[in-house]
Amino acid sequence: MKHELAKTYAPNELEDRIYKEWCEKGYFTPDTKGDAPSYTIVIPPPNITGQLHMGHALDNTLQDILIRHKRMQGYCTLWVPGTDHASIATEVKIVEAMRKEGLTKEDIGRDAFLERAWDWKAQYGGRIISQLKRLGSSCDWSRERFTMDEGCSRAVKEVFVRLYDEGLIYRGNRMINWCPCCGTSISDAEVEYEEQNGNFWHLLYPVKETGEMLELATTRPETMLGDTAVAINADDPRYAHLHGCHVILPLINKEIPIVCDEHADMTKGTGVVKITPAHDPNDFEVGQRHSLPVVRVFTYDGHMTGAEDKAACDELFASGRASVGEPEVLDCGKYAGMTTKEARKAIVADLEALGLLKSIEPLTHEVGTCYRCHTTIEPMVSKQWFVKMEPLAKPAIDVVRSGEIKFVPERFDKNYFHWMENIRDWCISRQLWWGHRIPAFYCDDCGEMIVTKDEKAVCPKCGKEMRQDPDTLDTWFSSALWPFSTLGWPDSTEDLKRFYPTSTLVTGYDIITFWVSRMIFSGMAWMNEKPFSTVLIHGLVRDAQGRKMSKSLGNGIDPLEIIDKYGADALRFALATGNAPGNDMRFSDEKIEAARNFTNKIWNAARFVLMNLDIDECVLPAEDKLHIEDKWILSLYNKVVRDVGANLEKYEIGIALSNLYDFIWDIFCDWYIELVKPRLNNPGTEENLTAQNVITYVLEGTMKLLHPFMPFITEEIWQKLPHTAGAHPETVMLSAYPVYDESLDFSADEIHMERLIAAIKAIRNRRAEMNVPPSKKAKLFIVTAEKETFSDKTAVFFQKLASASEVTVVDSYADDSAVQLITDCATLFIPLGDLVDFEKERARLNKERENIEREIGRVEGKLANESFVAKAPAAVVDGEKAKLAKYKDTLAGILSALESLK
RNA sequence: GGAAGCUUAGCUCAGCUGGGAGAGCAUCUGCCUUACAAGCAGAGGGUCACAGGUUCGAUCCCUGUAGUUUCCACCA
Repeated sequence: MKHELAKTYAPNELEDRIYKEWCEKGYFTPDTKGDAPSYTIVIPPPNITGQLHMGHALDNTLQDILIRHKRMQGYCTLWVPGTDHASIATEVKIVEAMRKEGLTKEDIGRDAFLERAWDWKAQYGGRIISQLKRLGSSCDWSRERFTMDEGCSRAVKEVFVRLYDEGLIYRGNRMINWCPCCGTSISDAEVEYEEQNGNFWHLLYPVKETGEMLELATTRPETMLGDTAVAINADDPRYAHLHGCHVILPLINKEIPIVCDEHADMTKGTGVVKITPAHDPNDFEVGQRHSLPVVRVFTYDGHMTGAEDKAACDELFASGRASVGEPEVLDCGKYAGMTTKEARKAIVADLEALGLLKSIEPLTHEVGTCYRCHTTIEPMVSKQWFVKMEPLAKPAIDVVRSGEIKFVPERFDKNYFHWMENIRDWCISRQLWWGHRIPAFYCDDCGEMIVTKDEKAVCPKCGKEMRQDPDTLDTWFSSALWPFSTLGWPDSTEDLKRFYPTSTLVTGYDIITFWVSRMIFSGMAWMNEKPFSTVLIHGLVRDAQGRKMSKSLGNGIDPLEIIDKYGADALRFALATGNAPGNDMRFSDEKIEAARNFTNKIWNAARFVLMNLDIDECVLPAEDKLHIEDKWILSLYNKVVRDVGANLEKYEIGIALSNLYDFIWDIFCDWYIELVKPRLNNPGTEENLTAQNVITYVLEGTMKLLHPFMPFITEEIWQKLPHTAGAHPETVMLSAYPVYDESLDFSADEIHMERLIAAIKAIRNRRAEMNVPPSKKAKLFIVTAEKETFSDKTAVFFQKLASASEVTVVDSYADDSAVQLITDCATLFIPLGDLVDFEKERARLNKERENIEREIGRVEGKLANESFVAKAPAAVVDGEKAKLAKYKDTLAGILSALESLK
């Protein structure tokens, strides 16, 4: 049966049709009945607010390649999809949308806000999922999860309660990063440092006891009202006389102590540091060491505190409900209500007026900003929930150190170790509404607190209904549980038993600390087992100029537009090829066009093959029926099978794909198809049947090999091809991935074919140099010892591919007017009559002689080097010897050609 | 301040455990050869950043230097 395909590849309708069929047939859902080993990937859940960008496209292309490969290898393969509630990102968006309606969170209240959030999720949560489908992702959609669905929420509560019971979660007043814009605390990992221009303000604080002026520098003069000490180094001789003295804090004339602390570095500035425990992480620690009061001067929305704030604080202390470390609040008087920026200006001006501003020194420094909104972070002492990290970090370090979990490429483990080994406690509470609410309850009567998985709680002491903590958990708290919460934990489900630990995690290096490390310690803590074996790290997709794609730059390329225009396979190819694991890549029009051209090339190769087929089933002919070009292509195909497989095992996806690209384009299309055209154009013969079977065998196998990378086009072509005799599945997706087959190793025959190709290339090359048009055919005489290679059977190759009119193998040839070509194992004579310029011909041959003599000299020199012969591996020495013999042969040919031109 | 990556053709990048460097695009030449002009056939183009070292032999391993990118870090 003959098939007709369209002349150019049109991916759009084809992709939708095929994807739909895959879904309907349930191919993405693993068959858990058998006892095949499992291979599992959990998707890095995209944010529900998100739209597919190139980073997702790359990440999911890689995952799909791995999962499809393993599925074809017969593994019980599961790719778990899902989305992340992304608490802060989503909440910010909803608040923004509400602002357009003139509403605030407080206006509508928590319940109404959450309703809106769920509506938002319903409206947009599916968007990114459908976009992932366009890419061809073979996720098991029947197992799709959401970080805030019932199961994941149960897992979160379970972990929180267990951690609390084990004393690994605590609540306390500690220094946290506060984003005044988002109105919430954020973790250390969520702070991004940006270089900013600022100043050192050199201030003078008068010493009470001596009346001298103590000079100190600060980058944040607005915090000075919250100073509760000044620190000097105990060993600093300049200030030895000030031990035990005090300074008078200017502007508010408050007496504060001079303390000795290691934090004061004698080598820096004047060696004097002002201490503001409420608003600086270092100062907080100094304050702890010296039991200094903690005085807060900023409100949580970025203003200076005033009388009301102080009153509220005083009331709290009076009630006896203040917790350990609760900061005091200062009434900043004339500065109260100013923004911190305004206060800085006012305070500096006032100090200057008092003569207490010694100088201003410009400097650039790294300022912490919020990773979501890039507002400058305000370090604040605040009462938050924390996870004690040290006990959790240890097993997580060990499991990577021992090699049980491997990073690919390996170098990223340094990143991981550095972070894990210097880890600090994790602030997990967020002053947000969209997220997992902290399962802690407080009794407003007696101050009792309990932590429970229950929805409601009654005070165990006084029986009153308790109030749940209003805060929610860091988004990453639930993401950390993703590898097992998605499989049903805390229940002991079949999925959990079958698919945990998962196999490979694929993600970008930008997310190792946020997510990968937290999944690892969570897995170790709750499953007593690593969450995955391998972490495949990829880089960022940048624009053509190498810039990060970003909304503000407007340089993002929409993967969906690319799919519309070029097809998903082309996009996948462009993303997966030509880059090594962990490296950033640039995305450009040229790249996607090259990818599109490749899809078209495949399409047309298949079109050509199908046009020439009348077999219904493919049976590989016996060896004695195979022609030299058949053995050659089968042997090279077999090598590609081996190489692609090996590279996939090593996660060298780019190399595996380029193996396939080279084979398909340069070997299969440019040579094999051309070589078998004569046989395919001669139907009804045995050699035609052989050619049909071989070309089908190779193309079918190649489509299987390529399927994980380019699933749509390979499925379409594979469906239309005759298949190998015997039972075969209804989709290439479930066909067996080709494996190396020793019976297809025709290495010896390969060499002969290579010689023919070399001869054809030599002729083309010469003709092109001489500007002989392909339409002008010429006779070809071949002198060779390889009579079997250069035979009647292969003469047709020279006619078709080297513009030969007739081909004659002769023992010797003498014609002064012929062009002579010396190739491996043969000398070719082409009588081109007047077209030959003998002067040029001599010059060319002389140049060739020089080249070959230089090569001979080099190899001879090498072989004359005793230490080379003695120390180099025998194979290398033999190789050089063989080269030398071949060169000498060629040189002899050139010399005799020159002789005949005289 | 610490760490890591990168530096290879005009551009973007590959190059597996050391044995005379490859691709795509671009450039030049010739072809509508009945699968493909999104194509075919040819050509040009590289002191593999620089300097040392190890080795019979280095783009590859080691050290240093320069440029560049990124991550991490409490610099008042």
